[in-house]
Amino acid sequence: MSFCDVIVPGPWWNSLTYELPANESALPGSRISVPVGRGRRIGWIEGVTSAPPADGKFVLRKAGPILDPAPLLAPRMLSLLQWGGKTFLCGTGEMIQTALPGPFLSKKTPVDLPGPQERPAGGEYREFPLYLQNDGERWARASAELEENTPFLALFPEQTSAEAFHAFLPLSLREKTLLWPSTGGAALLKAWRTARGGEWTGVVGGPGAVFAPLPALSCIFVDEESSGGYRSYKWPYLHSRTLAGRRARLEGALLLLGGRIPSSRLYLRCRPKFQNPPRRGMVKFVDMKKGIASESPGVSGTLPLTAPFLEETQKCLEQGRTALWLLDRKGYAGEVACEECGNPVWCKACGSVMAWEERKGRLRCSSCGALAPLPEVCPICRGVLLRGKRPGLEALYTAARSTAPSDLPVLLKEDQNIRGKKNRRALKASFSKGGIVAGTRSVLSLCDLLDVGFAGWIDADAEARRVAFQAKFTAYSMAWESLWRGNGKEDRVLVLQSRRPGSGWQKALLSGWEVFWRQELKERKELDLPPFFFLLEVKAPSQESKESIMAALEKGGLVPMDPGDPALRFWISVKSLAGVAEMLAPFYSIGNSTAGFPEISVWID
DNA sequence: CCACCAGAGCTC
DNA sequence: AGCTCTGGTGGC
Repeated sequence: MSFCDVIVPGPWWNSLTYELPANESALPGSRISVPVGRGRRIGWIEGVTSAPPADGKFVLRKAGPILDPAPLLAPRMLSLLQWGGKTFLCGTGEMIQTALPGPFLSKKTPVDLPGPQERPAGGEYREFPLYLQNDGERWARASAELEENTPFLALFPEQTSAEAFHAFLPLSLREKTLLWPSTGGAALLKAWRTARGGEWTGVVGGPGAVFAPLPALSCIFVDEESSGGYRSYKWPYLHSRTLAGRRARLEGALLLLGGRIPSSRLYLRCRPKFQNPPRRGMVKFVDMKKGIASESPGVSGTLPLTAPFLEETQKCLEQGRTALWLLDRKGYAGEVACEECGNPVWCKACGSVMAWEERKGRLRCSSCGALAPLPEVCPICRGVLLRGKRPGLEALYTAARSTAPSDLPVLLKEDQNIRGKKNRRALKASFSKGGIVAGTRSVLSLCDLLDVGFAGWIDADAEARRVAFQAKFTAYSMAWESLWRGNGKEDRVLVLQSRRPGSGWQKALLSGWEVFWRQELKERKELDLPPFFFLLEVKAPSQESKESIMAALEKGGLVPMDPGDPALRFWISVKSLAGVAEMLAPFYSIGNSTAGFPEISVWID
């Protein structure tokens, strides 16, 4: 008699063991119908054993039947998902749910795909850093490597960059390369089938394409490797860049890690060297307190637009190029901010900026809706709070309009990207003689489309003000991106307005990211932060659960940090994930379902 | 008298 | 997380 371990998709970590009917020959990666509780579910065979489980705490039931003629999950893909389940502390079941097309999880109809498709792993794992701030140069190098090493997988943090890279490939290669769909549904199903059928030489796509079932891989290219876009924004919190790295190891493939700037982990590991510091005059720091009060009708308060900021904008417009005015909405939409440190008031529940409701005389969180009274003093520095002094993007529009000659366009973009080919073409046409685009960081993607001669950050501190440990890196990499992203002319001027111009992380903009990382890594090492430690953010399902998890971790010798503020959350930094996974495992058994499962976010770098 | 529903309970 | 069983409700 034989038995099989079956992964039943869900938030628990353990697989379930069943007796295998005599007539079924089970292969790992096959879908199988299994009884769970009162009903039946679709499970995935993880392994087959001949010895029954020893402890006998449960009564074995009979599995079957197997749903498809051949396993849907190839062995190396299964190991990737198992590894992901351990690394991101979400379990293999959650990994399967994110990696595979929906219909495979919910529909029992047999999927008729040919048998073992996975070719033997190619060669030996190698990794190669490709850090060039000139996008065109970097892509040319990457595409040459991909052409030599097929089949390949090329990953990008956003779908638009993936599309652009796909279009960038030489025609002969592009025709054999699949652009992985960002949507689910029929498109994904078709992409999945054809990719697994070996119909493509390569796949190009956004973060989700890391799960493209190519039968073998010779090369994986991860562009903008340090981008936060590789991290999923909702549970389970995966990181596609990290998964891609693991996949390259499992496949014995060449791993190309590229971008304008490396992540902390990669910098620590490879110390990549390619970079040219900006030429003199490309970066200018300006004190925003010297801003000209550009009064906007109907808005109280002022926008701090300094003379150098406006002068550089004018120069750029005179050259017939486009100027980007960047500001972090979080620093401006929040209408209560501290005069001394510049911090807006943060929501205690979710960490977003609170907005002032004048008529009700209270604060409301812009993202979760929580209400709070106005604090007497700034909760961060105890300075004087100011109310309603921060005009938003609308005031910026008025200022931009009065700066640009009336025949040039001014565009105010809020968070959404410019989507669709038609819209992009129209935008490109209307900015053919230059103009001003004002908006949040999302407008940086316009560097790929327009000839951007000037990028100005109205409040460069806004990003670095966040409490998150990555705040400085985010601020630095965004400024770095606004300096280099796009046409490759390398003659853009960057102006950073801030309260302490040219200090701290800003200084490293003059020399490059090596200087930034040297300083930043020193600080992170002292604080046991990534990339030296893994930082876990745990969200418990209830107060009781939070207390017992924290107790279990303390018993294991770890020191959870509980800021108390977002009520059910706490943090913990660990040297290894294996140890903490063992301590947490009891909270993730299927029997714990009524208590609920904690959701963990793992910060690797 | 039974269709329809929200809520409880269970999971190798 | 699903899945099914339960028991209350209400329509005719």
